[in-house]
Amino acid sequence: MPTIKDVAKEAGVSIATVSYVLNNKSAAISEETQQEVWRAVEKIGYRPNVTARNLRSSQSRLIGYAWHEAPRYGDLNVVLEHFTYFLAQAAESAGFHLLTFTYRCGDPIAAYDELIRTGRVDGFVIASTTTNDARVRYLMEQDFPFVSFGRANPEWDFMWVDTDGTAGVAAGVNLLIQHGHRRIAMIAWDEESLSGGYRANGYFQAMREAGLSTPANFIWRGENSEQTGRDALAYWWDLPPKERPTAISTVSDLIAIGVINEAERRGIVIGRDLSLVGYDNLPLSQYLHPALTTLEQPLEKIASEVLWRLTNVIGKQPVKPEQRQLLIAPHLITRSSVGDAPV
Amino acid sequence: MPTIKDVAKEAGVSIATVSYVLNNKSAAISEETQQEVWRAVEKIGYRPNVTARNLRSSQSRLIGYAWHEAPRYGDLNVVLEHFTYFLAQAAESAGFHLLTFTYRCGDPIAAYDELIRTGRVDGFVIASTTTNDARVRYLMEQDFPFVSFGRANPEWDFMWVDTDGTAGVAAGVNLLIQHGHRRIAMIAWDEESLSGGYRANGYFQAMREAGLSTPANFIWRGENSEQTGRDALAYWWDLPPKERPTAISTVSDLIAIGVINEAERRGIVIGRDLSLVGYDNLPLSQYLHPALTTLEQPLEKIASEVLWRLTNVIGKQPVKPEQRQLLIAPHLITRSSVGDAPV
DNA sequence: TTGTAAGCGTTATCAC
DNA sequence: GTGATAACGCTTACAA
Repeated sequence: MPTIKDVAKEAGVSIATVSYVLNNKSAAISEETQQEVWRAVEKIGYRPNVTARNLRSSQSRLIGYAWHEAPRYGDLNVVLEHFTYFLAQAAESAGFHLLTFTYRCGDPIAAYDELIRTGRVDGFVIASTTTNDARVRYLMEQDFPFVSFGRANPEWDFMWVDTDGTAGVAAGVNLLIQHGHRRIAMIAWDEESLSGGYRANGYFQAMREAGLSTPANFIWRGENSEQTGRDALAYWWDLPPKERPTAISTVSDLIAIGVINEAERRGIVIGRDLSLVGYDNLPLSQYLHPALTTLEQPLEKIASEVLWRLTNVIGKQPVKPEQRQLLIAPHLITRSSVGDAPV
Repeated sequence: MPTIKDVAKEAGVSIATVSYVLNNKSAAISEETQQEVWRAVEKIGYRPNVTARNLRSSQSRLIGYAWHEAPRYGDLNVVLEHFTYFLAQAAESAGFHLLTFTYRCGDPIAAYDELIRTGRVDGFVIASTTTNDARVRYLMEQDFPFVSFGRANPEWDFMWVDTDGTAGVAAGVNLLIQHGHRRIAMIAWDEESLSGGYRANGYFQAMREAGLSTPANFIWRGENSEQTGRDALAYWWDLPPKERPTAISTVSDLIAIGVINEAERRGIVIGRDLSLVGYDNLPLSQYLHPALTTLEQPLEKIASEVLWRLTNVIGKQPVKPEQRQLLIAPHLITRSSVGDAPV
């Protein structure tokens, strides 16, 4: 690979001059010299060596992004996959690249620590945060640049961008209410889940605002699995008809799929006997029978907002306090799983 | 961040000595000195700076991996997502990291070229190859280290690892034959598709070996979509009953899902009236109704085989000619979408 | 307007 | 056994 010296030789100038021209540093290099340098660059096909440039400026132009912990093959990480793609795009627009890594040794912190200490990355983007996320705590402690997709402990002050799960689920529940539903149930994740909590709040909020009651047995909690959806519906349908919900809001499409499958087994027609709202807009959601009404997160927007904040921190540009956190509402996608309430 | 100089100062030795100890170069450093150096390293928490090391050794310890071209949200890239994860793991085990990039400007070659010329990466892994893949051609031309997951033009000699789609589909078709099916149809991709061609071959091969006929109208071709599956089944079911297939083999789960949906619409019971085999083992396949018999690619194995080859090329270790290419058979997963042929 | 040279943090070749 | 020191390719303060 040609170096800056080769360009200097070819153009008959010093390497400093070449560097000035390439980085268009003021130094007011004469027009002729500039032309000459560019000609030489073109001729020998020179591109500055990133490693050398990085060493000199003690940076790496790399952003670390951890793969969600070892996915079992059955796991659905479609949302994060798309987020990652958009993140890679945003990073490149800002002159960075994404370095992906895994938590091989099982210890996330060790992985982050190693990347920091070896100067491998200039910052991190983290996702799938938990309330007292060890990574967030560690990175705050180290005062190392990072931005997260997802909130954590509300008492911690760090930069994040997140989907407004509360607003999203509330929008879904409001749609159900508009369709005349009154007996609406919710399938949520276990209490510990942070994003699950926000989503569940949307249900309570929308119901309260509409003056509808939320009996304790209308809230089903479980892990994020198809089985959870099945279990919930089975429980509700074993109640006397009058006590059953006519609509169900869920925290994920995967759970909604369980509801659909169990409904089919029992001869319940979704969209007529029972209305259903998912969350995530999984690629398959449109192919389900019936197509699932759901909420889609604006992942491209989220990724670019995350990256904008991160590059500012890395570049020591100030970010206004009110811009440190950002909540974006998801988009309601109306399909056929929601119908008018049975009379 | 502490540098090698700090360690040298702390240990009371020269930086050369520290470097020797850290890279355990022969130079026979006395046991005492070694201890002392390690103590100093521990004490100040030193980790060698990757950029400096890379500059010195003119490498980057980074492997470039392009994100599949801009995914529409509906696209199912689960297979590649898992492959990428395993690839990241394999890379780390070999002391590399994955640098992911996108083809923003629309021109893949420009993206590869830039990463090569700036010394950003030591090699590439490419996936989703096509017959006359421009990336393969370009990287061969440049003689830059790369290994692909997927074959290309059979006349080109480059390193690849691929799933044996022919063997996979043949295994599925053989299962159908064992269940007594004789009238077996195939849904394939358009003729241009490379991997689709290999998979379709598996159908023809298994049928021929079993002495079964493959009438032209038993081969349906279309894009990789749910609709293709629907269209195919609709066509076959509009034939007189005697002329319909009793089983269908497909090149993808997505297409199989279309078949399932159309079957349901028509009251056809999959696993009884019609047997079905997918390909990919999408996460949702197990939740489909009925659960889909399908073929799973050994992605972890493929990733580690790809990486082993790539690190050898990068490290200028010889790879035996017979090891340059590797074909691995997928794994047949038997679920309830395959049943005995109707009598 | 341009060139000289220091230095980023390593590794590796020499001396001693 | 260990320590100077010259690279690696670049940016930039300072000199000319």
